[in-house]
Amino acid sequence: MAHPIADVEDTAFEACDEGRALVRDVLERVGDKWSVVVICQLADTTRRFNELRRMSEPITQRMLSATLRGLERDGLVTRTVHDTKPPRVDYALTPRGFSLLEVVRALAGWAEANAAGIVHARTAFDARGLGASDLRRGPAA
Amino acid sequence: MAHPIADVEDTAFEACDEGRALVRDVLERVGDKWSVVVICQLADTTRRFNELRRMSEPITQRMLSATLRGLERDGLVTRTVHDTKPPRVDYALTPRGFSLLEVVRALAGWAEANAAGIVHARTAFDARGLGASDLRRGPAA
DNA sequence: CCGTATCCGGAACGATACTG
DNA sequence: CAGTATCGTTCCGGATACGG
Repeated sequence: MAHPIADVEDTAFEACDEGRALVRDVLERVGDKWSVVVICQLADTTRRFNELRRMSEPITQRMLSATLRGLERDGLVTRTVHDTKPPRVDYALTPRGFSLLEVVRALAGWAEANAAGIVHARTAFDARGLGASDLRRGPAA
Repeated sequence: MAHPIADVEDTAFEACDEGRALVRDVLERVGDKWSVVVICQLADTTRRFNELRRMSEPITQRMLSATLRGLERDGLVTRTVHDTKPPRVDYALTPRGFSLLEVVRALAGWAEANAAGIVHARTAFDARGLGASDLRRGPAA
């Protein structure tokens, strides 16, 4: 990760241009349907699989499994298997996971603060005539 | 977690449980492939359509159009049409758009800071035997 | 209890061609 | 220059059934 050449007036933001693929990578993690939910459930304490399953309803087994695996792969959660009578597996956030949680909290905070405004803007925009357009099939409904 | 009712112990984070649909909504905006890119390009100044197109390569016309429309719908960017000889349309961030930019910056900063660690964790995880699993098709390849 | 394998619908995205 | 319409593909995510 080396800077190509000095950027004189980067008052703004270099990460936007520089490691776009990199940032997109993280955004996809955060943008998928369940990662953030699971991370939040692990904010306080370590959890077991079906515990997470119940808390994250209506998540499916498949998606929880896949989500946890993705988080584990990125070093955001740890998976520990206890060899007890009925098998027991604990999931917990790693330090990196916690640091991501902080950022996600900021995002969630922004969402809460701006939810009303966004909803209002949407209804206003939708009310303002737009007959029909196949382009709605762009990003986010 | 023994309390049957009452959310007495919300020491942690209510937004995680409370407005999950709401937060997910914002996350989807942020998580789509181009919204963040476009927002970053508008960080400094107002931009025209093909200007954004070039800066955001390899975005397609269709996706840029759809992305901008989504952002406009949510009140994150404004669209101003100038009735000049060759038509000219300017896009710019709204105050709400700027506030989102701030949060996105934090996220991008986190991405930069943890990129190396994540890549390392991934290769390590992938190296650790996992023969084959269709579950990789979970969130985020 | 803790997962994995298989099937499948629909949404997101890209490529291309056309319009004002 | 600034879009829209149409088509095709890829891939996410839900339902279900099975295995350790």
